[in-house]
Amino acid sequence: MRSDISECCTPVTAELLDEDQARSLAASFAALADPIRLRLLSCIASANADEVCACDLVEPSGRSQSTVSHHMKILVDAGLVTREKRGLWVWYRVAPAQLEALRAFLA
Amino acid sequence: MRSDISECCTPVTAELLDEDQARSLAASFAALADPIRLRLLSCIASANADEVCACDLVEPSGRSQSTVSHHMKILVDAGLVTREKRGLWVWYRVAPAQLEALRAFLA
DNA sequence: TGACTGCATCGACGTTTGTCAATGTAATGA
DNA sequence: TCATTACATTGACAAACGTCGATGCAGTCA
Repeated sequence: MRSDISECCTPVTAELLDEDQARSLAASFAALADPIRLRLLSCIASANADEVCACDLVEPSGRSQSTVSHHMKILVDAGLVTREKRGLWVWYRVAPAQLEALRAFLA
Repeated sequence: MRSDISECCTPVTAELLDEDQARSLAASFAALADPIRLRLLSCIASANADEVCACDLVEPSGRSQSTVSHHMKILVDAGLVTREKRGLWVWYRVAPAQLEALRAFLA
């Protein structure tokens, strides 16, 4: 850190983001840090129904069933998507609250 | 994929995010997927001046100078922050346009 | 010119991530 | 009960990432 303030910058009085908040936000952003997951999310978000069956996510994503399942778990764990099992099938919906929380941070 | 539509879901007519768009967005989100980078960004964003000297980012982040430099490069490369060298010092500012682009995707 | 300073780059390392095939596990229906 | 189906979990592997100390490189000043 500089020793002579007049030569460099005024002191930073800004608060650093709290460490726990930073960890939590970073985890959510990490869930969005993969192209496949973004495509899966956008697919659910823009479906004409407001939910999408897991079986319809595999083929268009171009990944194996186990890989898609893995990515969906990451999205669900991050709170960006909700999961509901009905019979043999699993249905996903976007979770607007968490998306809004991320939007708020970027503002 | 199910064979009997009536038993599962209506066909997904939604568009998948374009592959290049997905890659580009994912790269930006990846820059936000680390707690240290979020704290660095928030420090710059909330400074009372609208720019922050690199020398003032090292100590509060709790990381080595080389690590902070590495993270700042990632933020700059992602277009989230701009870098300006004046004399011996480097000054960073947030780049609102890219933040807004990410907000738009989350809407 | 030469010493010093602020930041970037390099090299090495342990950890995390994305991927798939194979296998496990509920739910269904004959 | 048993076979089948839809999805999750496991195990393995290569690639990417975060970290630091050491070093390089401009810019400053005497």
